[in-house]
Amino acid sequence: MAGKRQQKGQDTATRILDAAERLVQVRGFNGFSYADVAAELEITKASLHYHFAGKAELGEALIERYATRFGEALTQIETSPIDAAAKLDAYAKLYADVLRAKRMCLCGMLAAEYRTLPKPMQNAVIRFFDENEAWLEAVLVQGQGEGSLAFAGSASDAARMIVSALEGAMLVSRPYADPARFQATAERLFASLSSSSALAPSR
Amino acid sequence: MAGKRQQKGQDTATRILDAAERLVQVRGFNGFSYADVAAELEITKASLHYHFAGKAELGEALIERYATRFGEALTQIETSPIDAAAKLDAYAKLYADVLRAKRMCLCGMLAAEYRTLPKPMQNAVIRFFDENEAWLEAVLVQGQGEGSLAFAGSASDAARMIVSALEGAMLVSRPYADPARFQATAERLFASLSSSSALAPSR
DNA sequence: GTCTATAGGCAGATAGAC
DNA sequence: GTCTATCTGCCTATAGAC
Repeated sequence: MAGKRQQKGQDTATRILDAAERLVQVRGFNGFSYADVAAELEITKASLHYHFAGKAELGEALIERYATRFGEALTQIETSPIDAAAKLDAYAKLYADVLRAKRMCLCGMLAAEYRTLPKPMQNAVIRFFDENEAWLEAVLVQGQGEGSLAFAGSASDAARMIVSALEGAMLVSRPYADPARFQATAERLFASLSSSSALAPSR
Repeated sequence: MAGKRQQKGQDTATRILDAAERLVQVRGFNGFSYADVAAELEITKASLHYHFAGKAELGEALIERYATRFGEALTQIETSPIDAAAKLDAYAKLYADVLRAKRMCLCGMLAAEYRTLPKPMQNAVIRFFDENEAWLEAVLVQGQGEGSLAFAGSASDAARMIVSALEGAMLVSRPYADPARFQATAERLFASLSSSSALAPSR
């Protein structure tokens, strides 16, 4: 499957994934068709079936790649020589970047359509959120230890709160096509977790 | 259209709206069809077109009714003899009730599918969020005045944060089919706004 | 108001040539 | 790997009888 480089520097399978990913993030899994992807790549629908047996298999591959990339970004943040509060900021920036491309988080979109998805896709969506929460929990524990973060309750609950709030901020901000809307919510969220917020109410 | 009461105590248009509303909240606007509604009501697809010209018109009617009902619930809360903090709890309970029925907020679902919706539906979704935020802003201002709530920044920003966090908590909780997940997030959210949480600092 | 019948199009998918 | 051709089924929607 990974032969010589092509004109656009990507093999067909990758180009399919790129187009389908964008379509799902903008229109949803039930809002796009093989015909949409085929038109964008200027190949036929039949060719798509050579690379991905069906829409369900394409969907699985989409989540898997998305989760892998996201996980790599998290590892990069995790190994950076910055404090936990800065890591949270970097985490929020991952979301902001998606929103700036006028897209919804892939798995946030699929969470909305969850009940219409094939089982393997459902399981993959759950895994994505579990991994995010586990990573955040570790960062929160680190921040509590080093004193850069302060929060009540369990780190696990706080991690879930962060994922929920950021996914929700993306969801609601998108109709307004206003990235600043997301930004304001993210900053307010982290301000309530920053240890410095326990000193002064302003920022 | 509003003739005598029928066996189930509702006219056909209402029964259509009820079935379609549930379908959209569970499967999304692009995840259901006239055939689904017709099957549930045991009438034909053609009959649906007598009551609602097309899917777009049905969708508009769905949001309008949903927003009206939600607005009435907000008015009820607003006129209750309780403090602002309690009003926020009552507001969160509206969301929790939807989630307990294994549904997503209608407009939260439509926000995900926003880019695939006809213009009139898009405008109606925006109006729903605007009305929610305006109501919340008033409650927050009241709470700040009476001392039951404390928060940094503008009441408007805080209101947006609340809507985002609750919508996101619904979105992420639904795949886990775990209402407690939503509850924990809502409680943590309001804890950060309660004046009692301002132990030492904050104004 | 509800029905039967049907139009016209698009969905996901497959067979087989090249 | 990509194509043409085709299948089957579902989609929204309409015409017209009752």
